[in-house]
Amino acid sequence: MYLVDVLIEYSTDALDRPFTYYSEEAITSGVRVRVNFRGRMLMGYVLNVVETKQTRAEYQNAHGFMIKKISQVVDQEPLLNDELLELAYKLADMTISPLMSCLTTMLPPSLKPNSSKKTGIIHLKAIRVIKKGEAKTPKQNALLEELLKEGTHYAKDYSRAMLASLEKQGLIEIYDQEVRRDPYVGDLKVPKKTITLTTEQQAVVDGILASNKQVSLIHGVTGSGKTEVYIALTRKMLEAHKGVIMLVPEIALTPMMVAIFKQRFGDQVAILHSRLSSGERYDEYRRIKNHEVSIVVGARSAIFAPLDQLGLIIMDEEHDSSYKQESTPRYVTLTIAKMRAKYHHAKIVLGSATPSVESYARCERGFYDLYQLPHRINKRPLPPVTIVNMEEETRAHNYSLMSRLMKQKLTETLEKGEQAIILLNKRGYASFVKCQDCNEIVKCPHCDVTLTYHKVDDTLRCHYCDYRIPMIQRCPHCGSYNIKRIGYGTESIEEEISHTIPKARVIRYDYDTTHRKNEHTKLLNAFENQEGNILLGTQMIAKGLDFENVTFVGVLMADLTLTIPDYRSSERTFELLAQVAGRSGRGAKEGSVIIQTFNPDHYAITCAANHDYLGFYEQEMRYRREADYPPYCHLVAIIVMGENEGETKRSADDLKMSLEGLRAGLRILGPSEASIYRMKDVYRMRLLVKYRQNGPILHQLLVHKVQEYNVKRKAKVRVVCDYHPYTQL
DNA sequence: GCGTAGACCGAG
DNA sequence: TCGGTCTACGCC
Repeated sequence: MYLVDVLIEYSTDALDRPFTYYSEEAITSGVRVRVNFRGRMLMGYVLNVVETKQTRAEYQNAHGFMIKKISQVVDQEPLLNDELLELAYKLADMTISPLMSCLTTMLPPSLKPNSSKKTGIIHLKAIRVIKKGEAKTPKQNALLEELLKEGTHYAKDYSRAMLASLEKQGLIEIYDQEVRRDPYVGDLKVPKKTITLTTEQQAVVDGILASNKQVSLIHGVTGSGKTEVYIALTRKMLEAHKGVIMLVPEIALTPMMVAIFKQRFGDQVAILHSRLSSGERYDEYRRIKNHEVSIVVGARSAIFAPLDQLGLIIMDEEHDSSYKQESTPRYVTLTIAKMRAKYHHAKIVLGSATPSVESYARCERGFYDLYQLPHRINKRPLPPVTIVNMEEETRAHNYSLMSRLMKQKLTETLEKGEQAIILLNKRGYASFVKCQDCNEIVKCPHCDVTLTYHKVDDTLRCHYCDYRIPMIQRCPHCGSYNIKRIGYGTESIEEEISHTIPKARVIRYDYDTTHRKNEHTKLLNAFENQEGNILLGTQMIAKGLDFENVTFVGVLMADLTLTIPDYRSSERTFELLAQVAGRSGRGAKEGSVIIQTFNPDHYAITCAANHDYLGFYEQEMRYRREADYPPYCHLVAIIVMGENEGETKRSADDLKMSLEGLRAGLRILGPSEASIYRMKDVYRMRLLVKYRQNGPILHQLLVHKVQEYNVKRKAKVRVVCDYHPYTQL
């Protein structure tokens, strides 16, 4: 008989341990199996197999529980090799998250051991009322009435026991509803060019190949030809029969890199990212595993690509926040890259026009090699940037969102038949609805946020739990009809531009207009084909776009990101402005940029306007040192969440006491209410811990606390740890 | 994550 | 006292 340790598909702390099953036949570890777990057929992942001479009865006697038989073996071969399995264990430990969540992140969706469902299709438990009868109790009747309302109702939103009772009475039916994702299509034509590297580029390539440092950072301005350096390095690796992982931030915005690599290396390239259909992704994964390709281009999770002769890992736009996964397991891609590079004796190359201050500081301290590419390939200077102080506009009685200069430049640009990009910096800012009489602002009943108005279907929506109601006509508080929409969205700016500038034909590019299938490619093509002359959008348009005819870029509300209470807000603002400024004048004609702000003297804005990375870096490092933030310390955020407000707060206080009890020289901020204190009816308290040494002691305590709260259920709260947090959640 | 035993609660 | 509802427990 074989004893088989199986990890169950549910990734939760309480089930983050193997359960032992038996099998008469030998089973390879690393394959998926089906097992009976409390009467349910679940998918599991085999962690370990041992042969034993004991009979089943003997084993059960010795251990005091029954063991069940493996019902079915799903795979022929192990899903992960030794390197990656080891990595999964380390990842789970590092991020204090269930091992199953790590396996899930590392594998393509169709191989995920956490889905007993069909591949690639997401299911949600939805509710259908099948009989309009009377339920047994008033509470049930109220629920039934609620369920009869327009729209799809999901089981997760209601009490489990109540639904079960209604189902038993035959009044409702709970079924699996398919949620299908949009497949990604977007073949970009890239001009075929034979490239000879400039001396600058060649020097970078030679330097990296000769160096014995694990990590090299290429600091190159936009248009300095970093991509060609990546390609040259990749070619070198192929010659040495080594594999390459080429990471890009968000694949939706960088199909260019994929296209270029495909064009240069053809069949040698596999692509891994979430917009591929699950079938395509599985095929790509298999091609990598079977050694059919040696290059993998993809987003964050492609760092786990099963190449087993890895020679080089490239992270383009290394400063980008999408390299941090903001769901369990909350990992930092560079950390994983370093682990894999160490195993394979591979090199890591980071590239950015605006490197993160952490990376740049590591270069200064000699931990990483630094290479500079200060010149654009086309020899064009970066476009001149004008800062407009919006306070002066207000003083001059211009209350419009656009300054006089902006309007004038925009008009001129369009007159010349050239195009413009307008960036509305509106992260965390949207239009909401307010009663003019009693000042009531309509809020979500489950979350601590205002509802956002959506013009498309005239609704008010919560961005966190997707609660939605039709747009109100009267104030729910005082009944007044004097309701007003507040705040600028891209829609209202579009209206203003169209009214004031007669030549304007605006293409709006934001979440509302692009989230549908292929919509962004369509809009960008329309802009490329001059069907519009202004591209108006949010952060989405700052990255990667390359239009020859764009000679003017305008930024509205540039300082809005500065007000976000996060130590990285200056860095984010600088990055955004520097990136978007680089969109102007990429073709033959000279470009210009206007940045509108209420903070014309802030260094994030002035440095971006002067294309002065170093100036920014130095000021930012001074601030980081004074305020004691990375790279001068490490951070871990601890979030305590629960439905009971008092208990949540008490648990957070207890946690702080335990941390102080360590006497490990930690600096603890909070607990304070998270920036969205209540979300989906759950309260969230947040602790921020700064530390320099004693990381291991701190980690040990956190592991222990997660065990105590999430597994032993010490209180009705859940604890989540986020090392190197990027968001305030 | 989820099925279930048993505690809890309010109407009769 | 009884059924609906909630909650803690433990799964191999």
